[in-house]
Amino acid sequence: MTVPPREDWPKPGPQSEGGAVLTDVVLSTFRLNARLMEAAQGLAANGGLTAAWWQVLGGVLDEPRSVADVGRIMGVSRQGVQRIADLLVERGLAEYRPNPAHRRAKLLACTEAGYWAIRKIAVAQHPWTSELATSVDLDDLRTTLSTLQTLITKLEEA
Amino acid sequence: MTVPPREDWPKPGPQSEGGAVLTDVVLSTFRLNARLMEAAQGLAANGGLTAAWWQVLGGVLDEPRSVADVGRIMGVSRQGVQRIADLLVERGLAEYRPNPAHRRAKLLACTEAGYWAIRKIAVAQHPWTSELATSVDLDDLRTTLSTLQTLITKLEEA
DNA sequence: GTCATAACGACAACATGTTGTCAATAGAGT
DNA sequence: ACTCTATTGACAACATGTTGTCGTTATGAC
Repeated sequence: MTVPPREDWPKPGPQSEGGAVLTDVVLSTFRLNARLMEAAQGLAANGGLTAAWWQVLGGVLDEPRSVADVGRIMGVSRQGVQRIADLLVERGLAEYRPNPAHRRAKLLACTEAGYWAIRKIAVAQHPWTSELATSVDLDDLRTTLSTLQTLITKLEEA
Repeated sequence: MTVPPREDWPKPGPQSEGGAVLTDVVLSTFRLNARLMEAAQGLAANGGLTAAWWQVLGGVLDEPRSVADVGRIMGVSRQGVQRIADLLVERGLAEYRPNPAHRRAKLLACTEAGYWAIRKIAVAQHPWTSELATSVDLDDLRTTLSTLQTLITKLEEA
């Protein structure tokens, strides 16, 4: 890599005040995401699942879906979902059902054991969430939710 | 796995209002994190880095640090940092320097080529951040930052 | 009905990050 | 000095997720 002398380096433009605060929001989002994933692992363990299994199983709670459908909903590749789905079926937490609309694309459905696991997680998750919520002001939480959603929309519309 | 009949299933307690909003905040955090990581990949590409390389290199911009130190700062395992660090050194973006305080724990330092790459990323990142910030109210952004930081603190103190 | 296109699952290769184990090293207490 | 403990880097195994390629299957245009 060719590196020009330092005096020729391009200087980044000045950061707007909103940009500066947003940068901190971005870093906080990364950090919070990591902590929440840890917590999700712990909660999911209450149902004998991992966070990834919980997420995939959560995608077929309301109705059976093809693996590719779940991937689209979750925003991850269908191959990633496929691996987890196979593991869930292997452990009896989900099952493949024939798809009347597509011979190869079987439908992934939650079994009774799967619903049982999800229920046990919910029993642990609700107190955890409520307790964490006591540390922040409700109106601030609403503002935060709205702001995060605005940012998501802005990033996804591009 | 033994699954009792449905009528015997434990019911999750009622969710507090704050808990309900917080649940949406959590889901939004996951989603925003994914979008931000995508954006980070694009920005890092401006310097010929990946997001992971950018993160590690960013950990030694101010001063050389051991791999284990960088891991602690970033909250990831030192083995993960080690793999990236070796790649950065292999490509000349960083270098290992002898550590006067520890014979085995060499210090990872950013090279001129590394600073050059980081600078090019910053040139692209500032306009990106400022533009994204225009879509949200500045006070709301401050409230969001404060709320996220409160949640992080609460989760980390445990 | 035929055919081109798109969607799907299967498989492989790879990127990223974690945990576990081990030996080398540093530092603190005795 | 000696020893115990914590830290560190190296190595292996594994979990999660991505991309690419291939053959199969639906679907829509003609």
